[in-house]
Amino acid sequence: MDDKTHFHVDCPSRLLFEQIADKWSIMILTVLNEKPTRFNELKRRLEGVSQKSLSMTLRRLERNGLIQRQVLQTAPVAVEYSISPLGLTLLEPFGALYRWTCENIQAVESARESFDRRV
Amino acid sequence: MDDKTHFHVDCPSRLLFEQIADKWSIMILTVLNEKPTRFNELKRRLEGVSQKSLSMTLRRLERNGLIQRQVLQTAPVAVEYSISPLGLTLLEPFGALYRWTCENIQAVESARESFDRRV
DNA sequence: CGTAGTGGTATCTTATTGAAACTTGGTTTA
DNA sequence: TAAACCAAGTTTCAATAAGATACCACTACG
Repeated sequence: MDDKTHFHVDCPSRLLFEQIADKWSIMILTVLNEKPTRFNELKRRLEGVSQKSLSMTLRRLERNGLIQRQVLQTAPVAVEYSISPLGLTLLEPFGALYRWTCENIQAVESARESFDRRV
Repeated sequence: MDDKTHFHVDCPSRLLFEQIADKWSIMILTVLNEKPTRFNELKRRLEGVSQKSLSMTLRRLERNGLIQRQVLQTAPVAVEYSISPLGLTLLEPFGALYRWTCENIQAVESARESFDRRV
């Protein structure tokens, strides 16, 4: 019997990782933070993303209010995605995590090598 | 032709989300930050985790140098997991992300409701 | 007319996740 | 002394997600 931290199934961290913090989201938000960007330019900027993954991630980001989707009535039709005010606030914690990775990638990799040597 | 941010396949964010930032990791590190904890207590503290997921996540965290695994020669044998110095440094950016979620979970949910009404 | 670019969707295949059962080895219970 | 039990996992199998590929409708360009 203890009153220690207990992570329930409705814990925010579940929402976080199921809906928000995936690898494409962080990259998309970073690109959109520079300027509003269209579907195919996003695709070119995110090496290795499939159209399906990009399309699904964009829809999820839009649904969660982190980006906005706007159809421009040009010919041919263009679709422009931009970061929302809510999305902007997410960039800071994402940035902290991203910087952690850059700073510690070497430490992680050498830990991994020494683990693999031990096993 | 542009010199804008381009996310390559070996971008740190790939390592980050493939190896480090999953939902179980953040919860495990938070628990281990309180005190070293054994396998089954971890399992009890993380509602809904399967033994396999827990076991695999622990091994990955250990391999990446974020936690330490120690076998205690008691009877019966116990295995104690504890956070490493490197793991400690990760708690700060994880915490920032976690706090963002807590603070903005309402905004995300109402965005989602209004999206679902529109569609 | 053929080709390329726009923003996607549909389909099929391969990983990943998760639930549930099983394992190994010691331990208390009856 | 066997029955049952707990620790810390592993194995197996089914469901889900992710990814590659193909396709669609439309427009512009040469």
